Amino acid sequence: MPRRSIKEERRTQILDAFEICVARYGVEGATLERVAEEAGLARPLIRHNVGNRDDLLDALLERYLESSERSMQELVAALPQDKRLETLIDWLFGPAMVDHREVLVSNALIAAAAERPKLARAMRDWTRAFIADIARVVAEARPEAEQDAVEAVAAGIAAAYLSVESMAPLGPMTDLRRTSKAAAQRLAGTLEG
Amino acid sequence: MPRRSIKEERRTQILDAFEICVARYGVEGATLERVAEEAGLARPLIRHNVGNRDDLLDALLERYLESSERSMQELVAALPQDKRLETLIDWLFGPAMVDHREVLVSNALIAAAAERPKLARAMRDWTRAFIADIARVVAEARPEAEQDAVEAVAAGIAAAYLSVESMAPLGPMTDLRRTSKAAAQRLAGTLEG
DNA sequence: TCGTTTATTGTCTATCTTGACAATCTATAA
DNA sequence: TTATAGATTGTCAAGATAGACAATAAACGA
Repeated sequence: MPRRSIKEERRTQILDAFEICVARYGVEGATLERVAEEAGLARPLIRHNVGNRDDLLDALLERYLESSERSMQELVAALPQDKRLETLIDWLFGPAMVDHREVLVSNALIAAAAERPKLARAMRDWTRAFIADIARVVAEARPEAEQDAVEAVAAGIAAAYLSVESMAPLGPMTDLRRTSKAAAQRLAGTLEG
Repeated sequence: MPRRSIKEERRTQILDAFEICVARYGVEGATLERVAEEAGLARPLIRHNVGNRDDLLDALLERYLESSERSMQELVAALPQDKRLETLIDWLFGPAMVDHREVLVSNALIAAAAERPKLARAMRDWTRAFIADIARVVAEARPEAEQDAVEAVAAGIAAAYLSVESMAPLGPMTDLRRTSKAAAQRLAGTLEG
């Protein structure tokens, strides 16, 4: 008898819009009004399908953690057989690394974590996992390298990538992208021989 | 006849509070109410001494640009005669690098720059100036190094520093601080010989 | 067709935020 | 002392925001 539910579609539609707003305005600036407009839905539908503000943030966090882990795994899985580390750097600092939203979202979440212990824990884990993923590629590419060296190089590459992506609101900055990529390549080079 | 003006003191007091709120809540989350409470002043005094929201942001930006340029110059000026680059890295990644507020403010300003062209220009310049300051120290320490190499190393060190400081809301993260410092040292090492 | 379940819309209230202005208080110099 | 410029406080209106709920519309199965 019931009408078929489209709650799941609506939910992802709303979370997409919320994610865009968080990336653009920050967690505090992502008002329900803006989210509703971005989603092309009436505001009460947000409440109906997801819940209140806290529910939105919880849902976004959960979805973001899963999706960014998945996309990183896919990225690593798509790496070729040889020159894996070099290719990873090429991809990370490529001109069209996704649409820049991913890192903007993580930045907004990190910034908002100051007053939200749960968020802080989650983003701490997220950061460590991201670096660890890079470290794995580095370790495979340079099997003889020491553990500490691998970790330092991975952290450096991750920092360069995150830093460049954080600047997206400032516009292209292709020079910074180029020099940051060069820095990553230099770091990788320190593990050779 | 007039009563002596304390507008300047009040102004810095208010901008201090605004800066703290921007670091903690982001530009959108730094409401006048929070600023007033943080400053320990009545809200109308903000208007009386600085102006409306936009005036606040303009004033903060101007002050921030000047003060961060000055503090960077002082940092460089305070470097010892030898081991300048190594010391700079020690200081940048030291445990108590100021109070973490500086980079949080710049992050908030960068995030808010998406919809404010003037802000975007200013923060683009700020970023380039920061890297250039580091590049100068690097170039002095490694006079034989190529320009491109110097720029890459400087960008890498800057990225590592900014990245670590951005994580301040997540708590200490001393491991990340250590590995990031090691990455910076590695990068510096690529210019030797 | 009809009833049930869900989607969608409309509306209301409480609170927050901002901007603005009037009124009062206070220090300082004439 | 007194006039004056400025500091401080109080208050209000307009708009934005969030939360909640009732009412309506639409789909689906019996």
